[in-house]
Amino acid sequence: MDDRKLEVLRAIVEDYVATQEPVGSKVVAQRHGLGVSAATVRNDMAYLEESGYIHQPHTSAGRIPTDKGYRLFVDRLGKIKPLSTAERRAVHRFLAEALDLDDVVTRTVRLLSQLTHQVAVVQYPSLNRSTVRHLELVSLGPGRLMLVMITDTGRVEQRQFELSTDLSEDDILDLRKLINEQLQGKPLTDAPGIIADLSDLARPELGTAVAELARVLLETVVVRAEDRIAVAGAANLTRHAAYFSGSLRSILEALEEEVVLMQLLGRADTGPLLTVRIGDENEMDDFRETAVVTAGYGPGAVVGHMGVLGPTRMDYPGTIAAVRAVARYVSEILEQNR
Amino acid sequence: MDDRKLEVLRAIVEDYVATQEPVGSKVVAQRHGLGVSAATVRNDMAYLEESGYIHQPHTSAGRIPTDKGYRLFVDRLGKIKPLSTAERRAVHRFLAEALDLDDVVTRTVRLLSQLTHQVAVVQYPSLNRSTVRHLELVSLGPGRLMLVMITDTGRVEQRQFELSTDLSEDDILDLRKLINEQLQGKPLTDAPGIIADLSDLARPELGTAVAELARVLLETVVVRAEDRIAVAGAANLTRHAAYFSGSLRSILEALEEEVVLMQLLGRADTGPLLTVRIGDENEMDDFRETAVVTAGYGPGAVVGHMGVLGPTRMDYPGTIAAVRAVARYVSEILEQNR
DNA sequence: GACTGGCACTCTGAGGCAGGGAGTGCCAAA
DNA sequence: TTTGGCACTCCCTGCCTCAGAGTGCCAGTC
Repeated sequence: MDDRKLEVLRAIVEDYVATQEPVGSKVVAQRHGLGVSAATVRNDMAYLEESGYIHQPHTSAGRIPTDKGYRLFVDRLGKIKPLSTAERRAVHRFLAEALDLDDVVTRTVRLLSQLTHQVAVVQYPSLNRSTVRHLELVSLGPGRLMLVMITDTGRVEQRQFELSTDLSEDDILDLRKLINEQLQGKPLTDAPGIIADLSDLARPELGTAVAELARVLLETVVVRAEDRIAVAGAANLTRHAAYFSGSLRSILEALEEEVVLMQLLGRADTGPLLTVRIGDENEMDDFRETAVVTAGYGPGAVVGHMGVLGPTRMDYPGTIAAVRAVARYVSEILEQNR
Repeated sequence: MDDRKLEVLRAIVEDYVATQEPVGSKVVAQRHGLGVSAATVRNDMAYLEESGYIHQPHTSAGRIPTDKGYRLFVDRLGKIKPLSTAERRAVHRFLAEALDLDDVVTRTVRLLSQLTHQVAVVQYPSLNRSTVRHLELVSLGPGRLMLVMITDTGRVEQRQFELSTDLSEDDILDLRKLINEQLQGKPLTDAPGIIADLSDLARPELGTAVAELARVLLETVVVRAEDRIAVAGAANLTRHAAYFSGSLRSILEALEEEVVLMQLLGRADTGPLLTVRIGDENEMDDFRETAVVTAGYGPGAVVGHMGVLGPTRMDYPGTIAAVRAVARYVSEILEQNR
């Protein structure tokens, strides 16, 4: 394909994203300094349409990029515009103030949505990719205990439960020592196996207590490990209410479903690299009209993903720059806190 | 005011809520068994309009209730329809499965939004009305500690921090004992004063550590006591997109602001009773077109509020019944867990 | 005095129609 | 290969009309 044809496609994408209206040949020829006439542009447009990069809502309208068109734009045409220094500084300042992991996540998600004027989604560091830093058993009264688990990413899970037998302070300390010895430093994915063997290692008279504790541990580690996700900026969707026609509702509904969001943030196997999924590339029906820009983050290895969701007609270069910058900086923070 | 006029108002409210369209005299006369002609209804309508209970979008349209009309309806006309036994059973089953406080709140907010098909808002038990049940200090490594606070309502706050000096295990146990002795059973509102006096009570060589711990405690108790709030069902707002005209966006934005939500759930002084705020009765501009139904909940005393938000043309009897039932049941659960 | 049927009036919303405008495809010429 | 010109298509807007819904008011009835 011709260089100029690519330029025409870029012009169409940029203009359409800016104006939200179909782009005609005249505008492309005049405003984008191609140095050719509108008629020439029309020929190129005919070719681009033939090849499936753009399409016409109706005969006498301008052109709109297709998903395939955006894809080409993202892959080959968009020049990433780095954040302004002011923005960069604001990001740093805002995130540096975070007190702990919860705070980092909350701030990150707000920041992303404000920076991009879209919906932002941030996954808490996944338990499946964390290791146990510390386990704590706290006695809350006769027969009532609290289990606290802290991971190397700073995530804290806690759970209260009842024991059928009443344990002495010393017994509790014993148990605490036991589970820490067995689990500390271990990846959470190995935990279920270790937990299953716990009863063999404890003093026999603690048998039932250990069994009950094991069940709670397992629930905490596996059942509740469903990954938590924070969302912000849902209101930004209304700016595109016309575009989303009827699907606005189902998108909002989907944004309240952890499972859907997890799927959206991407298959777990993607690395720290930035991913853009446009329109039909999203497998879920509700997101056929949206684009999702995601990036992994984490200290060294990826422990979670974050991303931004918007209409396919979004400012890709700007969004990509924002997501990348924020993901990098959050990774740095986690590195420092390790 | 005439009994029949009140019946006419009730008919208009019920019909308008059901059909979302202005209600004419003919429909009122025929469908609501008043036993009078449309002309008579028209006279009553003229009176109701004169008095400000209903109004006409334009000359040749039917009538719509005003905020004042809804208010009268809620105060004197609406017959609360209790939940069906099936619904009641579903509420109990769903909430009984909750594992801990977080789970109770999450489930409650989902339940409310599903039951009412509106936006639901639930405040976590307010720290300001809780007492300290237990404080725990956990050593996470040299100089690094975690503070965990558990309140009588089951709420758990946790915070990691660094100490400039490195403490021995025994020192930590001492500190833990100290803060528990001083704070256990005390209402959190008294905590700041007690914390200020902590340094006088500790061994002198722990001086700086205590000071640092006191600062963290204070932050946890006061600064972070901003009350947490859970929201669900925002998607339901889109069903009324036409009604909310332009304000949908600002409502969605407001729903992400803790401060606004707190204000919405009501001045802290309201008791366990149910409150309905309609249209202009909400002091915030963004909510001039919405109605809010809230109730306090808690074991004995009120520790928090929950509520439902929707367009002023909502099914008040149904919503009121749902909020009341859920609030009562959540209170029971908290009572049991105390 | 309260209610009712009748009637003229008002306003909305849908449907049909014409005209301007934007944009295209194609063709012949440079 | 590019370009100017031209006929064509389709949308959008404004305008008009008309049916329908609902009202207010009046005069008559119980």
